[in-house]
Amino acid sequence: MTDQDNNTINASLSPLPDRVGVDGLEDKWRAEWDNDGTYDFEIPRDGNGKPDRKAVYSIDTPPPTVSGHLHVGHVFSYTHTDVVARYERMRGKHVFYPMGWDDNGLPTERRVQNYYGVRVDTSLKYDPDFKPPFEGTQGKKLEARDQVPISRKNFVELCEKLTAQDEKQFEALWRSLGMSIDWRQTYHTIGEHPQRVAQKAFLRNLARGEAYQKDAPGLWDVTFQTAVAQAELESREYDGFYHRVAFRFEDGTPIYIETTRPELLAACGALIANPDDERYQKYFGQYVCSPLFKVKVPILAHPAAEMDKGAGIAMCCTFGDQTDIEWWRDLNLPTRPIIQRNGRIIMSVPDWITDEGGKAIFEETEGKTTFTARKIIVDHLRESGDLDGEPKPTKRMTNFYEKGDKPLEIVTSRQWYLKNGGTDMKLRAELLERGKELEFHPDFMRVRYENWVNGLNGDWLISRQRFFGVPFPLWYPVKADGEPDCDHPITPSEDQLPIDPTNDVPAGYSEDQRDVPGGFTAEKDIMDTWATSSLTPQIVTHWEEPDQESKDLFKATFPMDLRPQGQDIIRTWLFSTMDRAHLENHCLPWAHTALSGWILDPDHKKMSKSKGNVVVPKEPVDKYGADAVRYWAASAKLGLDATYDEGQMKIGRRLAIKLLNATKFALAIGREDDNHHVGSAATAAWNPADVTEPLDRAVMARLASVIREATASMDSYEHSKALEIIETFFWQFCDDYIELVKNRAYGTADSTGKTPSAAAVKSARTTLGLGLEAFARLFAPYMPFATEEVWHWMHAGEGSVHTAAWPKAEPYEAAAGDADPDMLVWAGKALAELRGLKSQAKVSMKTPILKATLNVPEAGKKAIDESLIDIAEAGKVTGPLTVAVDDSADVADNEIVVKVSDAELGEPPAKKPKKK
RNA sequence: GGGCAAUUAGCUCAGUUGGUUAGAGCGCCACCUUUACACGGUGGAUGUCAGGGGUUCGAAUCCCUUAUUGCCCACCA
Repeated sequence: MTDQDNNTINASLSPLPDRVGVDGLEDKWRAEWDNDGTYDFEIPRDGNGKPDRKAVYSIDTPPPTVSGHLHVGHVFSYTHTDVVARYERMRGKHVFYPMGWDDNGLPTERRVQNYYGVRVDTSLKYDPDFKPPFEGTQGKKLEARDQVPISRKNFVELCEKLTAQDEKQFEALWRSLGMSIDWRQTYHTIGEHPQRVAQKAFLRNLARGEAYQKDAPGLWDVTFQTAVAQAELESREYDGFYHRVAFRFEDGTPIYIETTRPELLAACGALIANPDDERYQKYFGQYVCSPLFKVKVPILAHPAAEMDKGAGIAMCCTFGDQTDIEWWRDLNLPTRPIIQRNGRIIMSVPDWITDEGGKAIFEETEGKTTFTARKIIVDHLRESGDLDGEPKPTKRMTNFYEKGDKPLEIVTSRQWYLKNGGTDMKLRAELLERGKELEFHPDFMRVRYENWVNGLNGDWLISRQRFFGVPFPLWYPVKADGEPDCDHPITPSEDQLPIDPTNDVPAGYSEDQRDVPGGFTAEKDIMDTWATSSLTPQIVTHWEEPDQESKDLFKATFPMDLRPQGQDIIRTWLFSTMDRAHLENHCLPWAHTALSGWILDPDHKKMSKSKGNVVVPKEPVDKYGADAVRYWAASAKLGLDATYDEGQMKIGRRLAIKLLNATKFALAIGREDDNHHVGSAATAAWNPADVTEPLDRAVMARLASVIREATASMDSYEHSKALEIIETFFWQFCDDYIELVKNRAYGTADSTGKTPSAAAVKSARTTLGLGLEAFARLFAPYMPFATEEVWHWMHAGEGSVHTAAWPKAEPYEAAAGDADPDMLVWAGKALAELRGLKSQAKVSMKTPILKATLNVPEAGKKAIDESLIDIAEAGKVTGPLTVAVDDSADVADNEIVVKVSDAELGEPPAKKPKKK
């Protein structure tokens, strides 16, 4: 293994190919890495054999939704993470970089249902011999009622079977991109271990009073028939109509309200106006009758009523919106629900409607959707004369479940909640404090976290009335009257986890006591998927697993170093993970979070499946190579959106090819000298002490400063900046330095017949070798394949560049001594001037220059003088090349300018006949 | 309505704590087969730094303001 601290770099050279290329490198090196376990994580131990946390860099990788679709957005953000992982590994860290698959939740549930024609029925027991009715989507889609009901455990088994195929696709992509993941460390969010962690953490929350049940109105999706959490809401524009409807005093005097939901008229409990509203002050405390149903309701005052909205007086129903809940609670209004959990009107006339006509109208709406009921009610209102004018169209923002397509209703139900600072202000303050401790990259993303925490209006609703997911590990005693005793849940012991209460039996009970008075009944709800995902740090680090290896792993990796993730899930994944770690571990789950931007298509539209503008990642990888695609991704800053740009990939591809060619050149020169031709193994020693020529020492000085700057950028998670710094110098190294020293490195006589000294030759070759060796390391996090290829040309049999050390500036600095780092720039400028002469004369670069004078400001005199022989050789100057100080005042002091004068071009060389 | 970003060459983007003539690559134009590279090389042209105002000796950079784009949050009578 190369030791960077020992100044001399010893290289074991291997045969060079005649022609180099980037195609095929991916397969070659991926196979090597797999064989060698290059990215395998081992727990580092200190002198006493204890896990050494400081020697580890641990990453809480986002588990992609496996039933989702691959697109270049995945490539983008995962590349950012991989660059960090590779950098930290080269810095000597043991990088813990596991991979997870998210197969918990609705997308997978639906996919499994359709693929196998099954659905979960929690009343069924596990059948170990179950075979699904069919496999694959070629069969026609079964209606929900035709799907075969199976137990939850059977469903989870099918899910794991199906998602295994999806995972292969993802894994193949990650591998083709060179992700340095330890593939031995993988998890499924629905797998046994994550279930155990989710249930254990919940039981701890329950024991500490952080998890609690509440029977209360809450947002409800009628399609999926489940409660949903604040974090899963999405505001969408929704078409509606304002209906101006008359309530009437006993004498028939109308008072008009405006509503977009006339179908809730029967659920009205009061009319509400603002206490300061002079129009309505005189009516407060009086009663009016609702139209059609003739229900007597009071007119009340509440500050939440807004004077300039609608008519300024609102109909309060059970429940139209969140404000209705507030009024209902504050004013102690009657509870008059008329909407069922499936979104349809209840099936019998409620007892608060006593008017015969009203009963008849209500019966017409029974079992109808809100949409149909609205039409019926509006028709009746029009008929009765209680509708003033025609409904006026309006657009409004309405809350939807992010995966649903019908507006949410408000339904009263018993649900489980987890404290998240939505009700407990002390906890909120603590979580805000955690947000300040966490390092956000980029930093401005922190405000999104703060906005979210400050805007919470309730605790986290974690129960879902679905069937597929991690079950709550709870049962309830069944009382003598057959009702469950929800206030006294029965819990399993931690060593029994994971359990499925619909399949397992609590201690002290037997299966025949299930669902009978005096027995027990299972909690049938499942946990929100985020209740599991919020524990990914605890899952991957084997929190509270009993075996010693797991205990050591936890000590070595938790709290973690990095959470990479999308900016869109700050409110869900990032926040909930912080909440869980704060409650359970009393710390941040990780020290840093890196937020990637979106991928925009070339028209600057966000790429998304629904827009149909998604690029499948395989195409660019096949076309330009993995290093090139990674180059594109890595050149974007964290947190900023990036445009999908194949042009950028072409540049990346060119860069990789350039690295191969330049390295081949540097290695080939030395070898010819030592009679080591292609095909033979050789060694070389690049000793910085051999760098003696001023120009070469200047290159060492530049290299040292590039390493310093790149390292500083990497340490502050600015990988794109580091790349730019490295890349800029690399091109300067190739275009100017290599051209300048080519002849000297060959050791051939110059145009005057003088042969460079052995020391000068050695200096050039050593500089080329040291430079390209350093570039291989510096580019390794970005272009793992091309760098690995060149690395093995110079370090055959010495392991991977990816486990080699990230370069340090000191050895190069020592080689540079007091060299002027700008000398390369001065010499490069001079060379460019000479080349410019030929370019303008439209002659070949081989054309000799018979004589020329270089005019430079005083500041550049020394630099040009000291590199004059190299400049003359590179410019093919065969006659006198003189240097003159140009003190004309039109050049700024700090500007590097070289002008050529008195130049005379020779005859261009005869064109060689084209070789076949 | 509150907030966060972005706006620099035809395109994609850099541009540190304000500093004198604003950069790179792509593309474009011209030229060159040169023993690492034609998957190449050399040279060249290209800007009202979104608009307006201010601070300053000096502003792409700081302040105010307007506009456009994207996103987050709030908004359901």
